[in-house]
Amino acid sequence: MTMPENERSQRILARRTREKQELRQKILNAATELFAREGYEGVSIRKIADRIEYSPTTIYLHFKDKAELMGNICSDVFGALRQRMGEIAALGLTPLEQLRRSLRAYIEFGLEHPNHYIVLFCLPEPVELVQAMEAGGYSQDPGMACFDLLREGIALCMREGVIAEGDVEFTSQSTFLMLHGITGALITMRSFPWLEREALINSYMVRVMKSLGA
Amino acid sequence: MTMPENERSQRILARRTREKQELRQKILNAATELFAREGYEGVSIRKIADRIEYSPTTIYLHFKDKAELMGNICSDVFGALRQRMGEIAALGLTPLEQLRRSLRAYIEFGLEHPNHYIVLFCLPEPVELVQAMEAGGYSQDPGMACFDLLREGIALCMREGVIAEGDVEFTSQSTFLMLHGITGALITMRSFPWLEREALINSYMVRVMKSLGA
DNA sequence: TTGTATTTGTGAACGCCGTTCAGTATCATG
DNA sequence: CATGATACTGAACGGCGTTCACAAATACAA
Repeated sequence: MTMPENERSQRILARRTREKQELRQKILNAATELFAREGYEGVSIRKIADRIEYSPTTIYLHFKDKAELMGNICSDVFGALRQRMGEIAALGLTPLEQLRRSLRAYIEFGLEHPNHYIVLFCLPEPVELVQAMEAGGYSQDPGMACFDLLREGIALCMREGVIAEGDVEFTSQSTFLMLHGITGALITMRSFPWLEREALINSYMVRVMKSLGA
Repeated sequence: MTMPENERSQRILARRTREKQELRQKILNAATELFAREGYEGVSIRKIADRIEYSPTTIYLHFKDKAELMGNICSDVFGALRQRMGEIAALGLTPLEQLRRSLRAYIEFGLEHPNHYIVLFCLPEPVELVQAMEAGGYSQDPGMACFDLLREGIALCMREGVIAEGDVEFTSQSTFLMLHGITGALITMRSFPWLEREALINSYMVRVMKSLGA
């Protein structure tokens, strides 16, 4: 005898759940790669299955449907954005400078992950999701965490008097809308004869800050 | 004898091309209705065919593919936007007031035609289209005509000194980006807990004008 | 009028897609 | 070894955009 029975059971169970997790991760990795390279349309359950050498059906043992799979991939990206905002906060800048840097980080982050950005913000949300959200589950939403950070930054700047006073929620939402404007358009409207990107973002940022009364 | 031969030929030809046009229009009507109600995904060649009681193949005698069909539907809508902007111009307002009204008209127009707006501005453009545009055919683009109007309005306001001076093209593009921000987001991010729409648009407009130095 | 060429329309098929379901293989355990 | 659970799969369903060979209708020339 080398091991008590119940410990063996536990180990076996542990291995099996670990293996399950590993396969889940393999699916996510394959999907992520396809997704980043070829966008939402470029990901198909069958393509993922081919890549990981499992049957398409297997994927449904780990994800309810394609939308859930995509959701998992995209909310990871939000975590990264939140982290980047955290890094900026850790720099010990003035509230205004921190806000400015955060806004810019949002734009750049979107442009770095265009396919994720499209899925998260540019595609029409399925009606079911809308209803689920209205039924009161914003709090888990990973994107909402980033928005909360933005709102706090704006509230702080108002308290310090470095931007114009006003309703925090209105200001936060309209600021977000402005960020979405340039980020979304530069990603999706690729055939528009935009001016040089960096310069355009710079002048846009100036206007955003100006509209904040900074 | 009732009619010279060559005239008869002409008439017959006229009827046939007319009939062809009529069928084309029937296709467009069916597609438009489906599209407005169920969005891009809701339109399928087969559904259109069912509706007009022709085979799916017939549709390909009138449109190269689904994208071209959609393009036809959407560019009509731009014509309507342009017309609305023309109506505003005919009101004889001050340049600044006219600009303000035009910007608002853009937002409202987008919100009134959400599915068209998504196709035109929110979906990633196929690579082929991007290349075609870069190969030099912006001029025919019906959306570009609207943008030109915006640019003229901004240039006029600058000349009159009612908004801050600056590069006309930069200002025009960033203004358009701001408009797209609120329009696109309100359409696609339906589950976000937005503030009351009218008030949000109002406060957004105030910020846009402020950022123009008005 | 009859044959011919062109236009107009179609059914069947191709190769995709997301998803489901019945069934098989694997495997820890009684 | 038998049992019951778990992991996995092939085949299929109904959809999609699109193509192609073929049929029907039509206009016109001989």
